[in-house]
Amino acid sequence: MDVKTVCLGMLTDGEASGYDLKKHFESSFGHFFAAGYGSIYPALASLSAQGYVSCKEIPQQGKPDRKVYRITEDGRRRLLQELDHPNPSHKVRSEFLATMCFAHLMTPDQVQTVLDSRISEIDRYLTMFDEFECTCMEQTPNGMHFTVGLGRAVMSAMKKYLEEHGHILLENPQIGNRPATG
Amino acid sequence: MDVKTVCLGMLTDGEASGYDLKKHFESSFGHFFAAGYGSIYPALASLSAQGYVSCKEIPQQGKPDRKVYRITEDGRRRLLQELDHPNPSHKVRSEFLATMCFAHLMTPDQVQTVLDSRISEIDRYLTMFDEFECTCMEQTPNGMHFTVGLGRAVMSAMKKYLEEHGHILLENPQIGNRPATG
DNA sequence: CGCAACATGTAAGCGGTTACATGATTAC
DNA sequence: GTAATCATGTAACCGCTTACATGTTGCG
Repeated sequence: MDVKTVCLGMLTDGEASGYDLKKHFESSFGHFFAAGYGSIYPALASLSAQGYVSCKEIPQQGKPDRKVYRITEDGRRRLLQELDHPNPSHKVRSEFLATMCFAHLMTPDQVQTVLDSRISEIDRYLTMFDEFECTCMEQTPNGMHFTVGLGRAVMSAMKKYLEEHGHILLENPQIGNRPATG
Repeated sequence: MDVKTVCLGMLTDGEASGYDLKKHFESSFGHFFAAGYGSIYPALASLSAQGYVSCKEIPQQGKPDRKVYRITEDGRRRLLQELDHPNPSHKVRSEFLATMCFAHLMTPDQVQTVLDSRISEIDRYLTMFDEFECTCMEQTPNGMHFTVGLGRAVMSAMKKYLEEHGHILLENPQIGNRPATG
């Protein structure tokens, strides 16, 4: 599943422009599927060329024409096919954790800074999740509540772990800045 | 931070071959930083060309020469530089969650299958974490215990959430296979 | 006066994945 | 017999990121 498929899925909720979808990617999808304009616009162009979405151009003053996309019946069928995989992946790529593996080569200050900045990012996400639950509509699909809830559960667990166990990274003497002796 | 840097970091624990590092990537690093031979071997070649690691070739019968890499003082300095970033990223890319966002377009059977397979993958990781704590040595850096512990905390929270809230994805009637009516 | 929001796109580049290529040994 | 383990590598490909390009409206 790629950005194209996710765009197609988002369009089952109603028509939208690339700009609209980007906001969606930032808010509700941000914690598990990032995408920038550089992927979204080409994705929509490709979906359109394949007949999975139709496009309505709305003229505007001073801005480029707003292009509003709507999913077609073909697109709906295609999406259903894409959703029919029993083992969808869930991948993490964490420079943060990779860095923490080598905490014993860093100064306590460096480690503490990294830990603190991770916790603030988690807090930003947690705030976003609360805002989502406040502003979302009654017809918001269960799946969205589910993914936001899961995001909250996972982020809270991570924050708790960082607060309770972060200190083990600061306990032992650092060896990184001393010449090798063995 | 890329595969090259992580390889460099792994080599601070002692010399190793590309094949050895791959096993490391699969076990302790598997849950947050995946890498295959196609990234590891070119990474080691590049590190070697830049003088960050030295290489000792050990002849073998029937197999290619075993190439054992050791980090140099230059490499150690380089690693320390790479570790000196205050905001290392932590990115998730989840086809699983993307799929669950559209659970209302799928049949309950499809959703249940996806949920079950995710839980078994979590169980595989949890088993791996237990094995790590059993087999690891006394001199294993704190950072490794920390990342495995965090992995366990996060995976457990995810599993619990899936078990307690998965049902909300099965509650409402599916609409995906009916023609659009609005 | 400057910044954020609105609005769409292109193109180069990079890093990682996947498939291919080779082949002995050992355990089931 | 056949699968797994040991052992290294190349090359094509793919998709995403980043930087670039353009321009108005409205708010503080």
